Amino acid sequence: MAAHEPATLDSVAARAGVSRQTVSNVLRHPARVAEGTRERVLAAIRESGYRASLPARQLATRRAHAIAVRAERQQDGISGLVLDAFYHGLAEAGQDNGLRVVLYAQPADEAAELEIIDDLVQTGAADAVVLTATSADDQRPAYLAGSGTTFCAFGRPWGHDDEPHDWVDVDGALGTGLAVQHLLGLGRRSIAYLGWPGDGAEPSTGSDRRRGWLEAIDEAGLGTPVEIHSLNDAAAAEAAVSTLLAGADAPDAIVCASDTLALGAHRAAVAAAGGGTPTTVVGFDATPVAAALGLVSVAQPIDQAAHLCIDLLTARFESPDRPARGVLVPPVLHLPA
Amino acid sequence: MAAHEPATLDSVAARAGVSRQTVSNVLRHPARVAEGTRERVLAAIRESGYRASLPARQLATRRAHAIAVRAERQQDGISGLVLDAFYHGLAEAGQDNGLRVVLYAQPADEAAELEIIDDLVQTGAADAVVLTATSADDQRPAYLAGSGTTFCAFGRPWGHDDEPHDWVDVDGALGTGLAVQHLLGLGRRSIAYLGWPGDGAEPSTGSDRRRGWLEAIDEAGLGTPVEIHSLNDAAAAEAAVSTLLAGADAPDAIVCASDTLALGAHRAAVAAAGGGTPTTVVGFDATPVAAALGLVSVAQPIDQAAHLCIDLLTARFESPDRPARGVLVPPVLHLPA
DNA sequence: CTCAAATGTTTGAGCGCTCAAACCGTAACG
DNA sequence: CGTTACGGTTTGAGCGCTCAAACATTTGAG
Repeated sequence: MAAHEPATLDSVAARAGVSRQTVSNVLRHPARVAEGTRERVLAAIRESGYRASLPARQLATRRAHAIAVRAERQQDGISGLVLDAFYHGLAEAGQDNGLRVVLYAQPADEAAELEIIDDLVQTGAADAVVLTATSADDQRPAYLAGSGTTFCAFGRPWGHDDEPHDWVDVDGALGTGLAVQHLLGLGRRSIAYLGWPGDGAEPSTGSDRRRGWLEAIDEAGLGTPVEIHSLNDAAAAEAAVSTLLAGADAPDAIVCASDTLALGAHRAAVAAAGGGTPTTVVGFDATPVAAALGLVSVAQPIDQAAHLCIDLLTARFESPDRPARGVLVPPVLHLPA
Repeated sequence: MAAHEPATLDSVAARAGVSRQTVSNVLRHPARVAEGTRERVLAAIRESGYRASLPARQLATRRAHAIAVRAERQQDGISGLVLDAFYHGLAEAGQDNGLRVVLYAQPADEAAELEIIDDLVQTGAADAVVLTATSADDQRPAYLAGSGTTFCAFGRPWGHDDEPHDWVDVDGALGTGLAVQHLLGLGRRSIAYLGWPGDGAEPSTGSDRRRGWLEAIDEAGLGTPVEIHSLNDAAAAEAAVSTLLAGADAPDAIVCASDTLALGAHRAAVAAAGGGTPTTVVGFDATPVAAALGLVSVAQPIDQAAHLCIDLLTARFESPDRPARGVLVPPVLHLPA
């Protein structure tokens, strides 16, 4: 049963009574081969348990048929993008497209990371990279674009519209908009926003989420809304929200830019309520923490985003010079079980 | 600056005025090359920006210099092994040992997974596999051992001591023991255990954690301890613990087999306390959820475990027939910030 | 002064595949 | 009936590396 000498293109060819190249054609360009021959070859392949050698193929085609993605260094934060799902999505979509996913460990700084990426690409270990957690002051996209490395970012090129590249991102504004809709449906009328510092200025993930909240409030014709800001830290958020809730213009609901902020806000709300019903808090990211606290949270369709990244990359492999494309995916509201 | 035709062994050799093989030796077996030659070659390598082609190397050595690991399908559970950290650890340790990490998507069932693994190994995409989340009724270790595939499991071969293999696991008994020590230090004297169904019988992760609790209790000379069981579900755990706390033998602390159980237990404790100080709950896994709730939890040293997996694999690559080895790593108690 | 053993370096072959070009029948056309 | 065209197939070369063996050169012993 076990073929000891692993089958090669040549051994299969001999068995089927054809040439090496014909076997290859059966696998890669079936149309080129006559029906009868094809079947004979397929039978030989099946009988011998032939598996094409990836390295040989890579060497001949000069393509790795693999993409690289960073394995995030342990971030002890409560929320933040949980990448497990993203990795699974990439691997799954990759499998469907003949791409393997290779992981590289996040190094200390961006320079070191760019070195690793170069290495991966130049040694032929990967054809392209998927960038995660991109931010406005990220050096990586510009560098990769400059060095001609194929890549797709999960995250928009905030404020870098000059040097465009392929990207996929979640529509944060839509997410906070959904949160507001939900709260309006619940009868809330004074819906505050808890965002990150610097939210209002430069384009960023934070400003995007804030905008969604603001637009939804405006659209509903509610008065001037309250907004506060805090570093992405539960304790800091708790303090900020405590102050807010103790004040005169205490809202009856708070939309947060992250689940970490939401956790702090929720704690403050519970404390302020003193046994009563706390102010409703909506989070962002739908992490297990939000679920554990019973909070509504905006969920990013990570799996879909991963599939789209692969789609963009395969499309680019086919036409390397096509214009850069960006895709925005809609989030959904996660209600606790 | 940019070398257009990527440098090869031959181009570097020509530049240094030596043969192809000498350049290869400088890289792989520096001792074989005379000092002067070596330096000349290294200079040529540096100047030309040479990077060894991985596929070519793989083809010639018949080694992929890569290991495969499963990308877990989205598990919506609150706790459970957070693999992000494991992936990072593997990638990091792999980089130090010249091993890349390739991801494969968890398929619908074990049979499909074994097929994927076979494929990865037979096509030369990976030399070995790291198995995660192994359980007692897992088919994978036996199959892989049978098919001669090199692998290392993160998880002990519970009840399968007959077919031994390399593994790394966290000492669960030690973990729950630490939890008990901690509670004793806090002055608790009636420390219950909330475990999974079937804890007591067959060897398993659950029975191991339970044993640690029990032994620590016995050692402290406390009376017959209370233990209850629940499926790994927060709602179910909450119900079970509510009943327990309402009864006559309500404990003053509860050690849980997971953070999911701990979440349920904590909810029940808060409810039962009615505003007072709730019964102390200790979790297992130190997930963000436990941190968010302010619970003490047993943390698995995931990063260390990943490094050990790589160590075991590299050792096995060197001596394929050495006896199987298992390593137990000690967890640590995580106190909330 | 000769021969064998180190030491350092090169040569030849081959890993298993794909590309491009060459080849070979047979059908279609003038 | 010769010529062109074309589907189907094979041949030759090469991708960039490592292995083993062959080859120089130096060195130390007899």
